[in-house]
Amino acid sequence: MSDSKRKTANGISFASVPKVVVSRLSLYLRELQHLRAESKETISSGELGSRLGFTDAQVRKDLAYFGQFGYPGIGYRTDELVQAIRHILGTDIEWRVVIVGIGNLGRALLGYKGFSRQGFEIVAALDSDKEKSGSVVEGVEVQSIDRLDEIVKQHKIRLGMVAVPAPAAQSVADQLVAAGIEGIVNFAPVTINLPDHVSQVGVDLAIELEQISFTVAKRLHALRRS
Amino acid sequence: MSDSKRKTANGISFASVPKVVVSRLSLYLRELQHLRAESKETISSGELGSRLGFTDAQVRKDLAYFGQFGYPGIGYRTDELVQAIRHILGTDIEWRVVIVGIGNLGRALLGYKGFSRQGFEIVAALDSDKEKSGSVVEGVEVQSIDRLDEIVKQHKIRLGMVAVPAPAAQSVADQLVAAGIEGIVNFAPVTINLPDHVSQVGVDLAIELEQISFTVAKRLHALRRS
DNA sequence: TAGATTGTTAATCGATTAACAATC
DNA sequence: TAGATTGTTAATCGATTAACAATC
Repeated sequence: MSDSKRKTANGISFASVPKVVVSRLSLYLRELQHLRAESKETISSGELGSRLGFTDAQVRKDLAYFGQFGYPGIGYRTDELVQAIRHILGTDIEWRVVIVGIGNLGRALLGYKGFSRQGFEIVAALDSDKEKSGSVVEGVEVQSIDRLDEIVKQHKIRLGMVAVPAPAAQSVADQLVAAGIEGIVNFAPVTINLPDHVSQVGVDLAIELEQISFTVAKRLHALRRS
Repeated sequence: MSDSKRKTANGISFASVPKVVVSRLSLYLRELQHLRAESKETISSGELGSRLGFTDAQVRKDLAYFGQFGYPGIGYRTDELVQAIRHILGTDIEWRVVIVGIGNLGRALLGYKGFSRQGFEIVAALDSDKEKSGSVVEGVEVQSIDRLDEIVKQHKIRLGMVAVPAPAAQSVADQLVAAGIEGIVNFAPVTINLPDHVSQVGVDLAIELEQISFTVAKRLHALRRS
């Protein structure tokens, strides 16, 4: 077994992990945190998987991308696996985040408790509307987007969330990139183009509903045919 | 070619379509709607794909699950393809939606303009906190969750969005199912179990940030090694 | 017509599942 | 020890890409 695959906090191999594996990792982490809250000390791949609708083999295979975390005959120690996955996801350190666009959604994001729980701290709230500057939302002062560069540097912010209207999203994203932001979660319902060295995830609320409506409509079609 | 594969508004075959295809369909639709707004009348699979980071073959293959929509030598007529995909996704009809949980996020969802643009109408807003009953948020009256059953039947609501704290999510989901809801978008950071005949999509805002932090952290690790 | 582009088949690539020796 | 469960390999399954005849 190569050293880079040993079970350690460091030395984790990150080579070419499928995106879908990383998204499951987040689900494992969430479930493990619930388990830990219930004082469950160990869990098997089978039990963890079945709670999330995955097979035991899938759980073990996913974790195997990053090392050895389990104990044959026992399973995984909840606490250890939480720490390990947090390290893999990078959330064992604090990430500072800037939000751009303090409308309905931006305000909800500012107030969302789940971020700090996972190691994300929203340290700046920006909007192009200067009327909003100076107001305080959820303990964070809203400032003009003109100060983006300065603020990103001052607070050493690496991540940004974009919650502006679709027509403004690309321009805001460009400004974030220019300021040195390394990853963006885009809530605007439009595709944005970023250089390769900046990661992005898109969240489109209407699309989430569409995925459901497809499945429900499909069921109705099937019924009609039968 | 079988009749069920002919290019028609009806007669679309829905057999065993991968989930990832349906999610790309939503992206195609969104892009096509932008193109239509720019009065672009036709588009090729290559052009549509490259705007979204997909290959031409992928676009054509995805659409081929549902029928023939293009014109050899020409491409796809924007307007026709918008209509076709809306029909496939089921958003050519209006869906009524209930939101449960009128906190920060629930309020933002109530105010989100993108839903009605895609054919979703939020007709009811429920909360367990009776203090909130009677208040009007974004033109919708907040009511007690006790009235869920009655309201779902009265408005013929098929879809629900859950924006309650994690500990309440499963119970709320159960109540939605009991009331006859057929699909749920779950914003609570917890896995909920539903019967097979009810579809669900989970949206966890912290997980979206985790996916970004993984990629950024990975890049940092790689740099350190080189 | 010549050029462009589709729909579809076959080849390739990648992810999931099954199986089992090793281990607690 | 016997039973449980891991990590990992090989087999299977499914999705993406390449290629091209058909068509406008």
